[in-house]
Amino acid sequence: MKRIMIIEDETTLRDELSILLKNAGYEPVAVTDYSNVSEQMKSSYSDLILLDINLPNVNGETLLQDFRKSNDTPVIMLTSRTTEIDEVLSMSYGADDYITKPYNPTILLLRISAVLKRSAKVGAVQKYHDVEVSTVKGSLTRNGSEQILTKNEMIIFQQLLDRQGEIVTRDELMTALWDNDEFVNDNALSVNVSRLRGKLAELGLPEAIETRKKQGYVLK
Amino acid sequence: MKRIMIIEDETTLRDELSILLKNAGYEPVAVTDYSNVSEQMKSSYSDLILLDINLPNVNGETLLQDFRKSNDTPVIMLTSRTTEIDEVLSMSYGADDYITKPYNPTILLLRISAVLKRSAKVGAVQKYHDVEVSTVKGSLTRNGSEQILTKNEMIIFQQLLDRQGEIVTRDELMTALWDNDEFVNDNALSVNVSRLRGKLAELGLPEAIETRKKQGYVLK
DNA sequence: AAATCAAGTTTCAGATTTGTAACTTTGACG
DNA sequence: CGTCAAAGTTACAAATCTGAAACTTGATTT
Repeated sequence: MKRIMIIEDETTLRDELSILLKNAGYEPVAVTDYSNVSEQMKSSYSDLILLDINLPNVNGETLLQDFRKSNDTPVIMLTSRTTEIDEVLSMSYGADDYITKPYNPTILLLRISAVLKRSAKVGAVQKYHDVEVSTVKGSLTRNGSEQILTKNEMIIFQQLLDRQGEIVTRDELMTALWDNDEFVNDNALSVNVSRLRGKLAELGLPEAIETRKKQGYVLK
Repeated sequence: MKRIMIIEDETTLRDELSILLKNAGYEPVAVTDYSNVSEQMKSSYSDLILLDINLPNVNGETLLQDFRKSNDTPVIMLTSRTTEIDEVLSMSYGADDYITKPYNPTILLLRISAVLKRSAKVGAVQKYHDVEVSTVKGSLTRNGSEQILTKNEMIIFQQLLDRQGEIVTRDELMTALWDNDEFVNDNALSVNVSRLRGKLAELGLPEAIETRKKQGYVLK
């Protein structure tokens, strides 16, 4: 489930957002104490942040710019006046999208889903729980210890991660791994999954990949 | 410079858009012949497409759905209808965003920049000109021919692609490739760049990586 | 023009990755 | 339980990847 942090000072609006997001299957986390927003943004993990540009005693632009120095979490800006759009445009703020208030709930959900879909594929640093996934380097890092995945292992892990919690069939994995014309021993997949499991176990996650006999695999 | 294709039948509006985009630093490409829009969308490369949903004799939604089967280029719909349902529908047809006419130039530019930023992050299928870059598989594909990059080659290419047009120093590449503590022959980088160049040459891009003596490399 | 130096290329041996084969384990179903 | 097919594991050889070394190229400096 995707966790979405809400940074919005109008209580009514904040509660509305929370309910809307919860109903849409997200896990909303509302920030209520604005004295240390910056710390809260940096310290607690979320998949996306909804950030009101007009917070009391806080400059949303500076806040975001500062946050961006250390974090790639996608941010959608909430702006209330049309005139603000010019400010937003003129600065290199680092937001991934913006919504003008008052917003249409359907549109907001669509934008959230669009931003999440895109950022899920970021090559630089993806996350699986507390594991950092670098597709380019082909590495998994957890608590400072690192495992280097081979190309095949990375392809399998990526497929499972893209559809975390869902069953991915062996056929789908085979298609992702090998061209249709090149014949491969059906067992080769088992071998590669086994190797991937070995490396996940080294990171303290021996049960991350679950087998569903006759169906496929699930990344928990 | 980002190339934006404009598909809009009202001449005045089209010209206005061209000028607006050019002034904002984009390269506008206006489609004027509507008899084969679909082919033009598919055949000529652009970073983003502005598509009028109401073209004479063409159903914009069908056009988009068809286009999406083979292409991930972001599309912003231009629509004159204002009911919410239409907006929602156009996004579910595969559009990345929509704008209702008459549109505010500032808003339009903002949306373009947001969509481009989002799509620039896609890790699964990045683009270098007309080359498809798959980080996970470590492959480059151009005109149907594919080259498999090794991990090192991919890291170098990714670094250069991230900062396309800028000079990336040899030191920066070395840092991305090897941990500081492990000693590697300085020449190893030259070898890896050479190998990467060889593969790019196989794809018909022998000059893609330029050497700047004493400074670094630039991906053109 | 010669000297110098950064970068490119080729070759080679060690390391890693990979699919296959043979064998073991698991769990569903009678 | 016992059977049996599906999935897991291990060992191994072939293919690929990789850095070092030796040598070449090309540009800049003297």
